[in-house]
Amino acid sequence: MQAKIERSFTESRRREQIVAAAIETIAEVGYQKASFAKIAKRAGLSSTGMISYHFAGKDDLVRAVTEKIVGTITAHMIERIEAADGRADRLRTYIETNIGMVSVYPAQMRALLDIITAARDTSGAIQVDTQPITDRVGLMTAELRDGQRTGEFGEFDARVTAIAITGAIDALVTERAFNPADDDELHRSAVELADLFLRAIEPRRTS
Amino acid sequence: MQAKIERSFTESRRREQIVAAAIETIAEVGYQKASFAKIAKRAGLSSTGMISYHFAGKDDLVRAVTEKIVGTITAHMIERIEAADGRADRLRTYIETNIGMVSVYPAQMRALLDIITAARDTSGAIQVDTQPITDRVGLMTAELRDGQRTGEFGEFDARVTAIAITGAIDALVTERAFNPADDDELHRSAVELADLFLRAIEPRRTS
Amino acid sequence: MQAKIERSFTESRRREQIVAAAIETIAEVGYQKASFAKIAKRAGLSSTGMISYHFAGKDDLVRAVTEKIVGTITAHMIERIEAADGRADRLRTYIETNIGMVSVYPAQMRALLDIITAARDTSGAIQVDTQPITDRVGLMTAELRDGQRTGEFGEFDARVTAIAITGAIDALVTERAFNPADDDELHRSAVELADLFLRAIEPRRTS
Amino acid sequence: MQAKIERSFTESRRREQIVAAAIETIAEVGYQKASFAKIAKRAGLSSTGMISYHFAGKDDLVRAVTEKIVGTITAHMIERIEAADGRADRLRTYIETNIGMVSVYPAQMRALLDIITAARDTSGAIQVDTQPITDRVGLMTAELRDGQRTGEFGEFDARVTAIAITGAIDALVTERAFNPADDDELHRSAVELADLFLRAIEPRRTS
DNA sequence: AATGAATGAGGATTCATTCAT
DNA sequence: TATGAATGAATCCTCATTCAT
Repeated sequence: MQAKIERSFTESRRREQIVAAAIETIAEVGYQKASFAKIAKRAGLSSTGMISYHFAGKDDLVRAVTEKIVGTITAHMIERIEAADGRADRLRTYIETNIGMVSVYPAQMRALLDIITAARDTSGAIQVDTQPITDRVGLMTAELRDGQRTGEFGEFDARVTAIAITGAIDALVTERAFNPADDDELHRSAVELADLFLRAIEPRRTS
Repeated sequence: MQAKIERSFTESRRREQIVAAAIETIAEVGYQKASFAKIAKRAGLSSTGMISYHFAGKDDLVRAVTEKIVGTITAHMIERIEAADGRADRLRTYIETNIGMVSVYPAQMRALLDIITAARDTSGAIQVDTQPITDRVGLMTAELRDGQRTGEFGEFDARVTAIAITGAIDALVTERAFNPADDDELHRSAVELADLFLRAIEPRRTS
Repeated sequence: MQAKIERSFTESRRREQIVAAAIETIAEVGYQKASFAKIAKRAGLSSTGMISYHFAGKDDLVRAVTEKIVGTITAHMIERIEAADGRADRLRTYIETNIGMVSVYPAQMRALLDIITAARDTSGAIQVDTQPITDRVGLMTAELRDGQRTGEFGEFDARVTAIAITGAIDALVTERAFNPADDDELHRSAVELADLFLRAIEPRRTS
Repeated sequence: MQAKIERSFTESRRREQIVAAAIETIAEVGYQKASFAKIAKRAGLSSTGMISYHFAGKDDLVRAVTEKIVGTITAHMIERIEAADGRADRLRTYIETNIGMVSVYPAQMRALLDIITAARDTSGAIQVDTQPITDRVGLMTAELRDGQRTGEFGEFDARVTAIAITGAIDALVTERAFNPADDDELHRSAVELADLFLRAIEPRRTS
């Protein structure tokens, strides 16, 4: 009985199963080519009708997929970042952890990157709830400004820097997601990237 | 008859016309939605058959489009970069000029960004001749290593840094391509970005 | 247990509830668009399965809907017509009351009109038990002939006239059902229509 | 060559062929059931894609069908009506000719009646360019008022009468379209209907 | 070189119906 | 009785490509 009650509260298993199949499909063939037919086949469904039954449309499915991935990754990242001490360490942890996600959730990261860049609706506008994406830049901008206020960071344009950092992370992740390297090599690159930006934003002594 | 011979050597005017129409169409509606029908209409062609006649397929057309854009932009950038003095100035010029392209060739840049991220072939693999794109990273890596050798740059992982720089440029360009800002504001952002990276890679004094 | 027995004789409450929801749905979105899904939602049912459980199919549901509406309207009309004195008055009452139904039962009338015109079965033949509809013509034909026999009406083709009267009523009702007018205006039109036909069928003096 | 030039001016043969197939299909199975697949099959097309190629959508096709039918019928009716003398005769000719159309163009009439009553777009609004339909009532209203002004007709509500006449015509046509009678019988009914309305609207002598 | 009609596969979506629970 | 998940056919539509002319 509990299972039945739970179904009322949580998403149905089919929904989760479809979302999981969609993630794998997008990771493999890309957003464009991830048709309902392919997703249904991977989910073990006999027809695409079932997907339409559970989701209002492709947009709705992609939204669910994005939420699922962002949720998974965010949860994973937050606890690590919270453990960091000071702005600089927080930023380093953010960069390294974010890049590290490609080791832990390769399919999710590949799918997410594809959705971010490729998923637009009929009007050409980005379709995905860009909240988690744009927020990334917004939150990092705020973070950087905080660091500037406390003197932990130097003088620079916080917004441009935030765009640069997230762009650089994505570029590195994209490269490694499609041309996988071993985890050690990936980690070294992540450390290098964090070093790079920390050097760029550290406070400068005027001689 | 000379005309006929010329056509064997150069691309026909029709091809160029179709490529130009494809660029505009991709810039406007995105790669996904840029169908032969829409491109043909914009090119003033009465049927899509003409496109198939001139190009082996959509992949072939997109390759031609990419080559055209990369060629145009590269030519524009090279002469400016050549004029720069010293590694640091070259890098600054590269960054600022690349970002400036969005002011000079907005449609081309929008189309190129869309193709890079969205264009995959039937198998889901990235379809575009990534040569010009990956080369960008390769060339910049070499450039950075040269600077390290001459002592103009400090110690850092050249490849990771090259990825970071190009990724940051693309992120900034993407943001501005779809949310246009005025040219002055764009230029200020470009200068900030160049400053950021130059600080990050300048030689350090060991105390 | 009595309840159970009663259910065998009368229609179950569920059935009535579904029929009511179907009427409202058809009135609102039309027969074509009135899917089981929409009807179920309006009936507060969680799935369309319930409808299939209670009705043999869509045709069966529509038949029940038609019977319900025709029953409701007929009951309402009969007592008024019975109260009329003489053939002419009966006809006038019939016309005015029938048109007046659109004020009293707007949803039912809209639904009925839609079903009459739009509901065909798989073979394309009109699906609805046309009995109540064709009967309308048949009954009116008989009524007119009676009036001719008694000399209350003149000479005319009773069947053609019956078709004309019912067709005119339906046309007026349709127009007002979809472009609602106030009740007074509707009543004036009904009186005009009755006047029109009574003039047409009154006995003529041969000069 | 002339044929080729003509194709630029006139509608292509395929279009006409598709419209003709659509008319037959609608006449046979009704608007609802007249899917692109059935129309394509009847038109001898191997896929529904060709229909979409020639028409912007189902609405567009139905509009073309309606125009075609209305055009055909109107042309046929106009010359007869123009030949009539006086308002009363014009009205009689209109009624008789309109009903007579069901003998001359049975499929077209059946299709047209079905479209008028059944074809609604997604919002439930009548989809067809109602111009020819509503105009019918409008034009007849004007015609009747003219007759009242000249004294050829008596006192009555012109609009209600126009609705009644068109409604009666449609009812008779519908009945005969789906339950065909021989042409003579149909003609007698048409004459009866005209008689009926002419009696109803003739000028009355106040005693 | 160019046209434009035709193709056929594939796209998402809706629907009535069935069935195990 | 009632649920709700599953089915599979059918809907319109878009697309790249082909082919005769």
